[in-house]
Amino acid sequence: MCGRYVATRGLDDLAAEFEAGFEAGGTAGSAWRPDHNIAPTDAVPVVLTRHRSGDRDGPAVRQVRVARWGLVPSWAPDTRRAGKLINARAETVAELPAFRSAVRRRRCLVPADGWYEWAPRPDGPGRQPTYLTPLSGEVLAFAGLYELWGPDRLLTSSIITTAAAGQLVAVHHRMPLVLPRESWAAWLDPGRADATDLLVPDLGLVDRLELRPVGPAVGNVANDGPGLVERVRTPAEAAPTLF
DNA sequence: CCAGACGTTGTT
DNA sequence: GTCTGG
DNA sequence: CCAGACGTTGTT
DNA sequence: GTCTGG
Repeated sequence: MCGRYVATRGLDDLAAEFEAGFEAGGTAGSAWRPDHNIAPTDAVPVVLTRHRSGDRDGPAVRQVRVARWGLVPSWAPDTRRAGKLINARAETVAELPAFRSAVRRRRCLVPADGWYEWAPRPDGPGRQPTYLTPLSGEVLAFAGLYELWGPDRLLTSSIITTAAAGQLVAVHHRMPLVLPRESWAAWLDPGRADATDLLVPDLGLVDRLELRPVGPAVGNVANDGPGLVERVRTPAEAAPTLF
């Protein structure tokens, strides 16, 4: 699944990477810093197609904005449960009340360097924190949804998940849905009401991910920094060979 | 017609 | 917002 | 997702 | 065990 991830590219780099603009300053383009330990309710960069804030009748343009991770439906009475809707299952997203309008009209991309899973250890207790990231170092784009809530138009987002595929089955039975570059434009096209056909995992992309064991520090959301994604030896690797 | 509900995912 | 229940 | 908290009563 | 906070 996807409950913790990494994004270190600056908003300007993301704008270039995704051929988007971004609104420096103001509510839509609030400051954002690289984060090696993004947790639910944190600020996250997203890419969406929308008229610029304050230009409601202007053309829809592709933009990088900073959202809060954890979708708040427009009809929610408050934002207290904001940390709950961090993921939406691809299998049900079109039907569920919390997501169905967003998947029709408010799709976004969620840029990431990679994400974490806590993988079962076949030969030991506990779980192994694992960082998943493209071998190429290319940016990932998770399929996402967004909502605008309340008079201040609070921007919140969610990441779509699907059944784990390929080598990722060893780590977890769910995974974020990573969209290949050729699908970005279609996913962001607000004129397209049904984009569910794009919610198919790209197996080549999945197999070009590195599964890197990392230390336990990532578990605590107070920790951050590049040290979190440094490779460690797993207990199995560190143990003397038995028999 | 109005009132009221409706949040999801993943885990063991 | 949209659907369900009454 | 993980880490860490989670005290009750009576009162306004 | 379950909920909250990050």
